[in-house]
Amino acid sequence: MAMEPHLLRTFVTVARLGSFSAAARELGYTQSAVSQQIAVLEADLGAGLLHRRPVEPTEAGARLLEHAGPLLLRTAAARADIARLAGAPASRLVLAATPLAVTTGLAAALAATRQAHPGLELTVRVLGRPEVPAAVATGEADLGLTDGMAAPSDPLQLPDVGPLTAVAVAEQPVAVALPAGHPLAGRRGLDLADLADARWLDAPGVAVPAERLRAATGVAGFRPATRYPGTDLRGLLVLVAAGHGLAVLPQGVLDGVPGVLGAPVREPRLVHRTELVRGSLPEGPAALLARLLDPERP
Amino acid sequence: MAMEPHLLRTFVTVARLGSFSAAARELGYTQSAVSQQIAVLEADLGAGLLHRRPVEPTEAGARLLEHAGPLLLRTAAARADIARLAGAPASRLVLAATPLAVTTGLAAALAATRQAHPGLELTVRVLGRPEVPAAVATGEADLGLTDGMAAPSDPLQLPDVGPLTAVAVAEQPVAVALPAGHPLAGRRGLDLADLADARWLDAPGVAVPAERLRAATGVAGFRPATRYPGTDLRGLLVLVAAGHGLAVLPQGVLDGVPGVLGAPVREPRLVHRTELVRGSLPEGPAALLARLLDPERP
DNA sequence: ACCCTGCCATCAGCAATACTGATGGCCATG
DNA sequence: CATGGCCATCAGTATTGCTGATGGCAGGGT
Repeated sequence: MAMEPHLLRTFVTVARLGSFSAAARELGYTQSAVSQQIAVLEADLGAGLLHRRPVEPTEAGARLLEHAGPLLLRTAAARADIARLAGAPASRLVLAATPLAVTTGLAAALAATRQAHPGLELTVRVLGRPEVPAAVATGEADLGLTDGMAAPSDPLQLPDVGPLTAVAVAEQPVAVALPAGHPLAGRRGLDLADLADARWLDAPGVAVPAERLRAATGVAGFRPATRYPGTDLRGLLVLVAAGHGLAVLPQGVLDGVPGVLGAPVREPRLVHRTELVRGSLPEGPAALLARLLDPERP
Repeated sequence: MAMEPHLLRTFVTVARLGSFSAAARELGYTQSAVSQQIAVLEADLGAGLLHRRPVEPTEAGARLLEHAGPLLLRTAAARADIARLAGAPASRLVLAATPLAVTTGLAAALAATRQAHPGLELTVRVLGRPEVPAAVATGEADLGLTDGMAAPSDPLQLPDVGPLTAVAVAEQPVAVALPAGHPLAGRRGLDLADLADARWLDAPGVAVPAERLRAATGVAGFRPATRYPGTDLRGLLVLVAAGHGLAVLPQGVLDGVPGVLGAPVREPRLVHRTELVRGSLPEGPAALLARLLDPERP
């Protein structure tokens, strides 16, 4: 009677669907069972978790929801971690990667892996930044590649879903993407703080989010004129070229893009790094790929 | 039948005590129950978790142990988070703090809090760095103060035990603690990388751990001559004065210590920061104290 | 070499739990 | 006002999770 995972699972399902009966259908219970499970959870925690009619979380319920997701994720990660010890198929390789982590270097490493393991069933899943470590932790992916900005010596901050290890596989300088006619275009060595009042595109999926820029420069501003929630880089660059705003991106992706020029950032000192994420002991093709990507391969 | 918290709890207890019967005693079960619980867990995960005779974790068990602790911690945090919504005693205040976070500024703020809330039952618990956020998350403490080194604009990295918010309350420059006669004593603006081959004291409890120095400078070395696992600062400084090695500490704690001089660090750019950690909504005396400590108090 | 003691696994029996299916009250809708 | 969808509740049953008893196994003392 203490926060068992299956109770949490039905709770989050009910909260998500806004309905006891729908949750029951999805989970393969009767409506009665779901009602009782929620009642047990509420009795155990001594607080109402859901308003009824309409069904939506109470304050306590909202608080529980914040915990339930990570808790269930980590539970799945634990299970997956142990399952990995038992069976190793070795002919299947799933790689989870953020959009900017898919590079020609990766492609080359994948080619070499495929050559060494003919008949390999290879999957590359492009996911958002938070999903990549989760996929590796739960065993949905054998390896992950994330990217992000950080101070030159600091590691990227991974959400803590379990014992994952990360190693840097590539770094490149960071630049502000500017439309071709912009007065700063071609300038070398910008200080981001000077651009706090410029017009910005906030594209947390691919570029540096505005909030991060504020934190790194210690300056307010960077108010986004346009939000761009997706991960499609090409579309973002079209908007930049059209003058909808600026974005901070790794230098490399700006080369040769029509209508867009990059101005390297000098201050604050940031680099764009892509890191390889692995669960404790990769085997077979995953181990090979990890070694190929690691710049300090032994 | 899926990793219920009470099964995890008995598992970690058995692993810790190395005995089924002892765990049963501690948890108030019969030995039979503990045996069955472990059997259920092993059947569910499809892997042996413990060797018997002597009782110690298998490889799978070790893996599970890595997850079980955080999982149970977060479960407790969720429960505490919700409990906090219900009852607010308002006459009790528990503050958890790392050793270096206990400063005169804190003492002043505590005095003011006490004045505003006469009859306040105040507890200050000095804990290690990982324990402070855990104590706040589980509700054992109402507020926390942690300290650590970071790049000037980066937040400290808290272990992810739930939705906690942290704000910087103080920053001070960082210095290398040197024995009085040391050739570098009195020097201003050291580059830590130049000291990679010096003799170091590794005191992760109070000073910057060697590993962190390697990461920040990007240089190998900093091999610790002496390990100093505790948190007693005075003892550490005695060792520094006697020439047992150097340590990187916040400038302030070195002033007026006999036999020890501090040389400010110029590179890498690090600051010592203490941060206030709170669960979502402090009330009563905790709210007041939080406001008093926050440099940007409204 | 022996028994003894402490350990864990197993079994049977019982109590508590967690489901299903039926029913009833409530609200929104037509 | 009737109706349909929703959630709560209830009774009945299957399952689970415990206790207490028993048995096998290993290590230590005599």
